[in-house]
Amino acid sequence: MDTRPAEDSPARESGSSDFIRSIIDSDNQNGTYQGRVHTRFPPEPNGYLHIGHAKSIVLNFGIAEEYGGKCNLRFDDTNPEKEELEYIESIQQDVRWLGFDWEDRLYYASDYFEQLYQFAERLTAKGLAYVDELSADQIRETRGTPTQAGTDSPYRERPIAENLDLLRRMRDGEFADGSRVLRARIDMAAANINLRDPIMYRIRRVHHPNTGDSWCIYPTYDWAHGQSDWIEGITHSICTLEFENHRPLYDWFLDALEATPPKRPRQIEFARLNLGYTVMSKRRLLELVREGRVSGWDDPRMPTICGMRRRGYTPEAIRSFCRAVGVSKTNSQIDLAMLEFHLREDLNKRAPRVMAVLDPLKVVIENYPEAQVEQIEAQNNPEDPAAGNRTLPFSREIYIEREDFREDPPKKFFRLAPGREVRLKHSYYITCNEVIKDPSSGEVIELRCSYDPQSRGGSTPDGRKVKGTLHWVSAPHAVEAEVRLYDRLFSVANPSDDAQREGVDYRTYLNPESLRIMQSCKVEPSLREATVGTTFQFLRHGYFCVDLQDGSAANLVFNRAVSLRDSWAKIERAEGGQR
RNA sequence: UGGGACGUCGGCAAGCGGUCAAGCCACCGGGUUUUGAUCCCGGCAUUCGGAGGUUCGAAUCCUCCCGUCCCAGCCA
Repeated sequence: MDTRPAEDSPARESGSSDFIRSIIDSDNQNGTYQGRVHTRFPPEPNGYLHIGHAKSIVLNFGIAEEYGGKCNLRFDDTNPEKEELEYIESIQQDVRWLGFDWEDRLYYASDYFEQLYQFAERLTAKGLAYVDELSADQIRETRGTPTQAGTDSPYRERPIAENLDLLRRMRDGEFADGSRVLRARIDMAAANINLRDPIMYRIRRVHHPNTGDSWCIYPTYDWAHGQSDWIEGITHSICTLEFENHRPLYDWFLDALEATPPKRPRQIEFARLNLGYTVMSKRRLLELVREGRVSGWDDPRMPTICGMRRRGYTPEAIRSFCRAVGVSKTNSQIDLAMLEFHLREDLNKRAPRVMAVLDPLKVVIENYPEAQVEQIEAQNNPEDPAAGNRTLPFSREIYIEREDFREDPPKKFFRLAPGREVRLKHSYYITCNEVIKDPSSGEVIELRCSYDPQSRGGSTPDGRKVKGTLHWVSAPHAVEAEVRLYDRLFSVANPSDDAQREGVDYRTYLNPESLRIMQSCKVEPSLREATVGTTFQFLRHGYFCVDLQDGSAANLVFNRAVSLRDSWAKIERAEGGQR
């Protein structure tokens, strides 16, 4: 057995530690599970995975990895009314994409229906379960309230033989849906409502994605979950805080079945991940999809794994975010800035740099030869010399970003303005000589500039400094693209809470500016070859991903995953207040 | 008002009776820079929900109080 002190355990070596890993360390020291660590990720296939699930996935698979254990993927498919094949498939795809491997351990709670049923007969035979004929309403009424005890069902004292007979007939389909249930016989006066004779089986003639029509009774979560953990040899059954109240029941079933260590799972609860300016409940996410408030589960504004993937998030960024967030029992809400930080951190070292002008303003370089085109060498990624170089065409007419020019520049603005000189990234210094406006609207439509032929490459022999460096795209070579700029889906941090407090619907807080589409953007020609799903850094803008759905060579579409940090925006905001 | 849990910096989160209360994000400086990006350097809780108490010594132990979350699905 491993007798190394906790400080040497894999968890400690990797620097991460939390109360769950502490429990595992102490179990390992005590030999509770003979050093075994076996976790599971148990999604219900009734929706798509979101960033909250990612936290659980990273936790469960991560712990297994660190301790040299295993982690199963198990679909908690006990309620066929809401579960679908589509979800079973998408969940596997997302877990895999996140970088985790359940190897040959893909399980379904429904794999255990027969065994669960045998267990149920066992409890019934021990007088620990009974068949109740009260209606759903009657059961609710007799359950009592948090402050007052429930009352026993008139069927509670039925003889064991009769219960067994009735249970078998329930399984055989002799009774109508909802007419009977199997209940654990615990204590109708328990302070913990979950212990007031909880339901183990209900009759539902519903087609199950996995077991088809072979069952008409289905186990409830409480009855199925712990026993499934036990069957799989799970050691640490990690779930979220709302199941804390269920732990006594989880343990009660295991006790009733006489499960003992080293094969007896232990439930541990942690706080689920909450993010601001979005919703995370499957019900609400489903609503947004069904009502067309978003384009689908993979809309880049959604907190779903597939949405984030389409937006340009990487598995690495999501994983490091989940690790950075930590694990505790404190209900908390993580700052979106934290998520964005981890994406930028990852993409900064990997995304090729490229020039894209989102809101083009034409610049004519008057002293540049009419028909000349130069091929300029440009580094693909200053953070990664191995990324190599590419060439960019430069010509007399180029586009620059409209916001990089100000006719009347504010303080601290060091981009282009009349009479000012700036550097064009990788190429020449240009000076603005003339501003051409639309005579009717007064809008600036073109800039006439001159360049310094000595400044090729971005510096001059006289060593003079220019304060601004702009990105640009050669006009005749530019490729047109559509760029989608995303903002938070909701305009308030806690849409659901606010809605409840204000007595309105959470959809009221949907952010009308969560998607801004920029048409006719001008991007450098190398992007013509961009493949779907690739993420680039648009210099001075942010990270953009070629859209999975709508992008094609003929119709380039980019999604903004996240912007670059923008200290000029901060300065401008601060200065603006004083002007 | 029953039961279960949680309250440490703007947001997370270490800390488990003993010099100074980790770290990350955010924020605020300053430096480098052909991205106002990146990178680097520095700042950022005399105080741990509050009040008492135990102790030579408490965020850590005890008592009371306050606040927040979860539970009355034949959902998970």
